[in-house]
Amino acid sequence: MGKRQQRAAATAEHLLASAREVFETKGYQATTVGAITKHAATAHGTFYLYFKNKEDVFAKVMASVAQEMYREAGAPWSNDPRETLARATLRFLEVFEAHKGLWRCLLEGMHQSKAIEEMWLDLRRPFIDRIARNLDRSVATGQARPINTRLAAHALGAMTEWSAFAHFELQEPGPSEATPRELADTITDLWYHAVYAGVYDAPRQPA
Amino acid sequence: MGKRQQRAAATAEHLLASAREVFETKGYQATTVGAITKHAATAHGTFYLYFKNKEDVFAKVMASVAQEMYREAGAPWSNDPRETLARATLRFLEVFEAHKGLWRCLLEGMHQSKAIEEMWLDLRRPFIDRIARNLDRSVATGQARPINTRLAAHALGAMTEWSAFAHFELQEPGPSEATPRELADTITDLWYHAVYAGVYDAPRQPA
Amino acid sequence: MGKRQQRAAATAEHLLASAREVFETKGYQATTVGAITKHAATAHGTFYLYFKNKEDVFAKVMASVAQEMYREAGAPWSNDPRETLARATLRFLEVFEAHKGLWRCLLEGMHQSKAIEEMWLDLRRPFIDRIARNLDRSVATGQARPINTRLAAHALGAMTEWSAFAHFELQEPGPSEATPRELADTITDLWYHAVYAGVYDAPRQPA
Amino acid sequence: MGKRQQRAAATAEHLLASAREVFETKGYQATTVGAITKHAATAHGTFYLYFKNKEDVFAKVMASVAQEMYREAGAPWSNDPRETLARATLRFLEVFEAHKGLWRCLLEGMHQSKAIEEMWLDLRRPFIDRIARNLDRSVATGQARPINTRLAAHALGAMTEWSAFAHFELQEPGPSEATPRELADTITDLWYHAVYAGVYDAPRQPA
DNA sequence: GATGAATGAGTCTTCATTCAT
DNA sequence: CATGAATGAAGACTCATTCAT
Repeated sequence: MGKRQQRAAATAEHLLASAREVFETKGYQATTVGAITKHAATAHGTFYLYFKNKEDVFAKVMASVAQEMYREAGAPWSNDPRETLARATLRFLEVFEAHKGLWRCLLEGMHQSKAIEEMWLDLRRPFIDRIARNLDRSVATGQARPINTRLAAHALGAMTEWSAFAHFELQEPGPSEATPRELADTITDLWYHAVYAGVYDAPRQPA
Repeated sequence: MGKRQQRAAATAEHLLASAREVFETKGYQATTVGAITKHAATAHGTFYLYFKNKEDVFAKVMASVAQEMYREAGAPWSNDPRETLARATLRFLEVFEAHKGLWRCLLEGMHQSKAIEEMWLDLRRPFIDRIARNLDRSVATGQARPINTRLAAHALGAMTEWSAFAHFELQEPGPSEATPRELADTITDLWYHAVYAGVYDAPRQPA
Repeated sequence: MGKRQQRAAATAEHLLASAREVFETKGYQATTVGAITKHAATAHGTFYLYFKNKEDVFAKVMASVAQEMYREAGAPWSNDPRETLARATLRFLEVFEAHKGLWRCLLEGMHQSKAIEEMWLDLRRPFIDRIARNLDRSVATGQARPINTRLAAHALGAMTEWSAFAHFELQEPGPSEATPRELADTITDLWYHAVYAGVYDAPRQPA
Repeated sequence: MGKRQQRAAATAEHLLASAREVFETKGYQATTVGAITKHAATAHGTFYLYFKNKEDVFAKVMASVAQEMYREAGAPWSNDPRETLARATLRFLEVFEAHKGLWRCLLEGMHQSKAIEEMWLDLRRPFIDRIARNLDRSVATGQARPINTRLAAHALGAMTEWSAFAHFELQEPGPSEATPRELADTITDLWYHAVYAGVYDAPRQPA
């Protein structure tokens, strides 16, 4: 029995991996069930043994990479915000690049299905929430300027996400004009000054 | 003949307007040629007299609203960057909201066709360029911190665009949590401090 | 324009006729849209220009023969019930035989779709109603025994319908054992005596 | 080995019972092998160990309830035809109602497979035959009018069967309009007068 | 110029049946 | 005996595009 189940699990895994590759390559809308099964070299019907339809398999593909994508969302910030920011931003860009095909799929699929939009929002929520939480703490301790942390978290998250997308997927600005490292540095620098600068400078002012 | 050409132009115009409305309502992928001609009350075949296909008509729809969408991109900044920023940001959000259906289409269509992606990049480029130019000036005059203005322009533009999309299309954060005005204020505040704050505070420091 | 519309109408007519033939030959469930278009020598998609799906085309086929099928339902009975009954029954059997393929389809389709069941019930209702009305009159005039005319109409209608089906479709009893004429005579005879006999004999009894 | 065979028989029995329940609930066409095995909680493949296909299992289900369905077919009529008729009709309606799901299946399956049609005809034949036999006897003893007993048996059987179907499955006439009892009474009354009335009254006529 | 009927390729989805374990 | 994964044929429906009128 274990053998059978193992084989089945292998098939499911195989289909999932195939789906992921096809999604990454072709995008959400252009991916067909036929393409997935062809890539997996299984019969068309086998797909429906493990997944309800394209939306379902996509959800499962995403679930399998979700933790990785927003993994950093769990870690708390250290006391040195600049350092923490730099690390988190760079890490986000790295993860984004590693999964850029799926990211694009997510953004594309969002338009095709309310369920995918929901899924994506659920996926990024912890990411935004962490930012908000850390901003709250920074404001509470006087490290950061007093700001609307919830809105700021959304805006700063948007900056990071969309910059990553523009950089890796749209190649904007031109590929020769910036490395991921430079992009991370710029984002970090803007973010840091946007939130901490005014107050951070203040201590240097004599009473 | 002049009459005939006029008639033709009117038909084309009519189809274009219909296409825009359908795109705005249904989104890119869900819009069909049939839906456009039905909305325009013309024959299905007439469409192909004026447009090559859906991609083509979308390009022409976008071209017809392009200047409006990034209209502000031309205006130079005043000497009071905070004030200018506030106005430009709010104006962008207003324009975004006025065209949010087409915006969504653009983001959606971008995934379906390289040509649309290209078109969109061309559309937003002046917008980003203006930011870069103005940052250059601010840095040159010492108003702003010395930064990589090109990258910063991309990042700040990304923040604004994506915040607008999240706010108007994804309703993130929840509708009751922020008005467009508050969002504009937050973006302006972050942007301002990100670029100007560090230097701006400095003069206040005693020697 | 007239030409075009004519052509289109011809196509629709042609598809309808093809559908009817295929339904008659294969039955409801075994009929596919593909079979209909193949029989009509049109493209598969043409079907959907004129019909929503199989259920729809079946409804239209049935509508086109409905009046004929229960046509007699409108005529009132003469004063000689036996004579009228004989004629109406024979006529029903003739019509049934002429459309027996579609009849079978109807009975079959009834199980596949609530809508077809409804359609059929609506189709036969006038037929049953006429029986009930005429029984009412016969009872009122003292020609017929006092009975529950509504229930009797259903039962007598059932006898006629189901006998016809058994005879023409199931070949019960064996084909050599009865002609439609004999069947009609038997039904007429049973019906007549069932309703009229008891009273009809009475007048012959001396006071 | 005996154990093994017992186990096998139990499995077969179990599948048969499941099949019956599923057929009763869903109807013939909508029943799938998958649904049967799922309901029986056996493996999909096990089904094919005991049955060739859906048609086969249905035949076996029907065989297992056949005697019950037309059980009354064996009993001879008493000398009081009215009383016998009333009892037999009511009994038939009761049995019909008790098995109405399978009845509908039978009528539905009849259209899908010649074999089921044949099976059904074989099933009802004794029922019709008994009517014919009893009519023969009634005619021979002078109780009934001289009629074509074979055809009359078919027609009267049809009336009963189809009235039952219309009543229990089609809810015709409306549910509030008749109870099974009333329907039985009407059928009995019509049947009785159809066959016996004319002659039955005669003796009462003075010479 | 305008029409709109006709086309047919492309996908999705279900399910009876097989067969290796 | 029983299992259940795998198969693939079959059918429904959509829609971009063409072309004769």
